[in-house]
Amino acid sequence: MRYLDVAADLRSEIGSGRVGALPSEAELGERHGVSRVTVRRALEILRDEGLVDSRRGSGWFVRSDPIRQSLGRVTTIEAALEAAGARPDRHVLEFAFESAPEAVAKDLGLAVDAEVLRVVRLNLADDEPFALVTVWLPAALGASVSRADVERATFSDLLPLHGVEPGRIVQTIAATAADRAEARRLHGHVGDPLLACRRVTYDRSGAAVMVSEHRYPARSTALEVEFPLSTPGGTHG
Amino acid sequence: MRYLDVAADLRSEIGSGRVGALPSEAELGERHGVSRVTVRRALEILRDEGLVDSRRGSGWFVRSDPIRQSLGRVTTIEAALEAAGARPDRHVLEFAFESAPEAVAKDLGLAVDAEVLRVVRLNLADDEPFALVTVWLPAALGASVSRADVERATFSDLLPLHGVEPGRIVQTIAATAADRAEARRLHGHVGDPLLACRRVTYDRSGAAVMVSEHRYPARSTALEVEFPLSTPGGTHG
DNA sequence: CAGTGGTCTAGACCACTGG
DNA sequence: CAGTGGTCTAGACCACTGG
Repeated sequence: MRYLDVAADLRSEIGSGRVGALPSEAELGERHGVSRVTVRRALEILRDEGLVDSRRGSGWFVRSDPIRQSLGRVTTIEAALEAAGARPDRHVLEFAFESAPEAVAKDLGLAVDAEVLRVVRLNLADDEPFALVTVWLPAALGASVSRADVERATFSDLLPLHGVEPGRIVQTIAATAADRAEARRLHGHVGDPLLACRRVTYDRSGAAVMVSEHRYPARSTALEVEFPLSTPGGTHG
Repeated sequence: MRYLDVAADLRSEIGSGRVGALPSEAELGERHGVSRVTVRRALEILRDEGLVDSRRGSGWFVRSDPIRQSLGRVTTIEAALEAAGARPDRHVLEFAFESAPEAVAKDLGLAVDAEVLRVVRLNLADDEPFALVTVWLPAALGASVSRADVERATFSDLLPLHGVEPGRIVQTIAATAADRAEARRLHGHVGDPLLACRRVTYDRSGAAVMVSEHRYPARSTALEVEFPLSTPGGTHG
């Protein structure tokens, strides 16, 4: 898809530190040998990712905002950090098969004592920790995943390689205070506010394939969620 | 915008109970007197909203597993408390017209010194505070809202009564530590972790009509969000 | 004013579906 | 096979920006 190529090009340019105004749509079209419509399609993808924005009559610009994650895409924290010029890194802190904790077993539809792979990983940007992630996979799926795999790639990149077609994701979001282990690993202090997300990922058939818990220090991130339309009634707003 | 008209038409048809296959893009184009590209643009908006999906070579279909509860989920905090048998209550702590703070003015598309209505409200369940909400409305809209209105009803119930057709909502979610005022009002302690949400509500025409900030003590709540499909690449999962 | 993004059109080619 | 969605093009008109 040409529009994906154009988007990837621009994304990596932005990731390499490009700031300010982008060339006009017309010029981008000439440069990439595509029509203006295709350029726009690419730019709108990047806009959805929060990387660029446009001003009518003026042009397209690289966004300088603090890191945001568009949850319509759940996927961009690392990408956004990368785009902001930060050097991403991952450290696998734990990698072990164990008995599924009750809540995990329930979410994965397994027996309580079923075996699961548990991975704890620290995500860094410029050597600064910004997310502590714990992932549980059913043993059958975890068996084909190596520690090196986990160090190298994201789980959402890994799953498709192991025959899982990712489907919907249900995320629960809360605030917690950092405990001793979290504080140590995130280079913070006990009691620091953390954004705590718990995700259950399903495959296209509707079966749960992964449970993950994410801890973000308050300083480092904000999630952004967009709802197309409000439904009547029942809000506390 | 014609594509918004087409999207609105289809949305209301689906809202009225339409199920199964939609007419082909070509036929929808003829029916609405627009080109196929415009039809697709409308359909892709509805896809983003989780209302429809397509199969290449086959057609577009109304989704039967409604993904729409994403917002329903976020708005059910009070409803869930009620369902759990808790007695809900609201106290209006502040109700005043004032100069818009810079960030609010920007989100509402107002001049920095424009007048806005600022309301601070505490939501309780069984006399226990569970949410501290600050709402800003443009003065023109706020002028028709009384303090009693705000005490009695939610803003999402109020807006339609004042001619606002609610559209999309963009929510930013973060964790913070309670400051002195927040701690006092939420019956907690300074430094307690809070889930901090900032919402911008738009009307159907895309104009921002309300900005709100929500503080939930960690003990009381978690937001649940569902995403229809994960997108490839770039996650930290 | 020239240049820009926002929208829209008519037409094309392709891969795919399903009879 | 005819019909469908996915992608792409060249061209157009408009509102808006900013010198």
